[in-house]
Amino acid sequence: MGISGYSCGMSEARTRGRPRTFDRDAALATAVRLFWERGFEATSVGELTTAMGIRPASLYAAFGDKKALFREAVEVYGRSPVGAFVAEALAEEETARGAFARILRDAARIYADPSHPAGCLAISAATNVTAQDAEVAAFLRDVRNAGVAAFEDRLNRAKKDGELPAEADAPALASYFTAVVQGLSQRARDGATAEELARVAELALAAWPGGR
Amino acid sequence: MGISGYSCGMSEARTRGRPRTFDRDAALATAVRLFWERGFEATSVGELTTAMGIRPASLYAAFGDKKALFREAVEVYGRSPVGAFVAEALAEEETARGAFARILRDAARIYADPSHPAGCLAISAATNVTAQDAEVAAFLRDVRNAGVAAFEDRLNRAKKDGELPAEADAPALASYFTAVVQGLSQRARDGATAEELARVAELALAAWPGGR
DNA sequence: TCCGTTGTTGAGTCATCGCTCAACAAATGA
DNA sequence: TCATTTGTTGAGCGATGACTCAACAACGGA
Repeated sequence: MGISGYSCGMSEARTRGRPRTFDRDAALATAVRLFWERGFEATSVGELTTAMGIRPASLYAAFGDKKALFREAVEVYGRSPVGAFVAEALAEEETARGAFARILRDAARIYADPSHPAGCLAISAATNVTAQDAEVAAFLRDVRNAGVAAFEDRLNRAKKDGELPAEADAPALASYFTAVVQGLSQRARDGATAEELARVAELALAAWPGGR
Repeated sequence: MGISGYSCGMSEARTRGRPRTFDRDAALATAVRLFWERGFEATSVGELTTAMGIRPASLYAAFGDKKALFREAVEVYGRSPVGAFVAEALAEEETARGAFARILRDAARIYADPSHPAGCLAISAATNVTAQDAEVAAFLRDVRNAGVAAFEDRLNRAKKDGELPAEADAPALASYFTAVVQGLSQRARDGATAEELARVAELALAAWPGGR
């Protein structure tokens, strides 16, 4: 897959000049994994180029700079199954309750899946940054807060549909489910198993208006 | 100086040689604030010495190295009201339910208090670190996981006391409340207000066995 | 065939990182 | 008074950070 028409399966405009000697998408996947594991600043360009098997100048020619590469990595992650499960649940589930139940259960399973780094890249990859990378942290913060807004929209729709009572506190519920999802990510990074997180998800669902 | 018996209030053994020209506790408080704000690696020794008003060699003479300073900062933070509220609630509240309700409400209020950095230092100060600082991340991870164990102990006591039914899932509840507290910290760092987090805390309490 | 374009290569830029050292300054004990 | 001890100072160490540049290599178009 690609961002908006890069060298992805469906290729791109014919290029002149020397063709790239490495797979741009594979390199991007490598970047996703490293940023996911260690975070933005703790992953050096040297580690990235070594893992990609290329030289620094090739990375800069292909991606711009480290921040641009990170932004692309976040977008790729967000379109991967692991990064898109929240949006998919919100879009596909008929009821809000079903959507949030699925989100929590998926988060428990996915965040602790040992086949990839624990937790969520968007939650944990830019929490500790220097002043010069504040924009990167702000970028991910905006992504997270957009998630809160999406939760709130879904909850308000549920109120309009009558699924939730009129007195339900949509902003608080949106913030609550966000906090739980972020907490699941942290717990996964701290070593919690999928089984443990699955039980946490069930407990968290008790906050749904009307109870368990 | 000493690692066990700092120059806190109750002073320390009489020193020979030239006396320190700066307040060690005040310097430590500065370190707490900077590490709390930016995290371990994103806070440079240069920033620390500038904020403390001292030269690097003075910092190293007084604290050892950057990691040792961080460990001391974490201990000081943990003894401050802001860092000790969890332990205090567990120790002082008669019922487990009262303890966890107080923990969540305190977390909501304290993590979003604008008079200091948002969230919890132990939760957010060493999430993105390079391989060479892995021990620092492990140190805070152990602190957090010790918190989970403390939660579980309190919940098991509640089961023995009959406050919780025998079939209550203490490990899952401990992990759940940990996740919520960590989520509150993250939400606070992302800009959530104390009012918003207070409503989140009330929602989270609905998971208590027996419901709301 | 030769040109223009693009990518790779290896060396190297400059800034900052954590940290240290020799010289000097200020205290105590003899 | 003077030796000892401890802290401060200013300069600077080696390593690593992100990033760049000139030279070379591989392609398409004319």
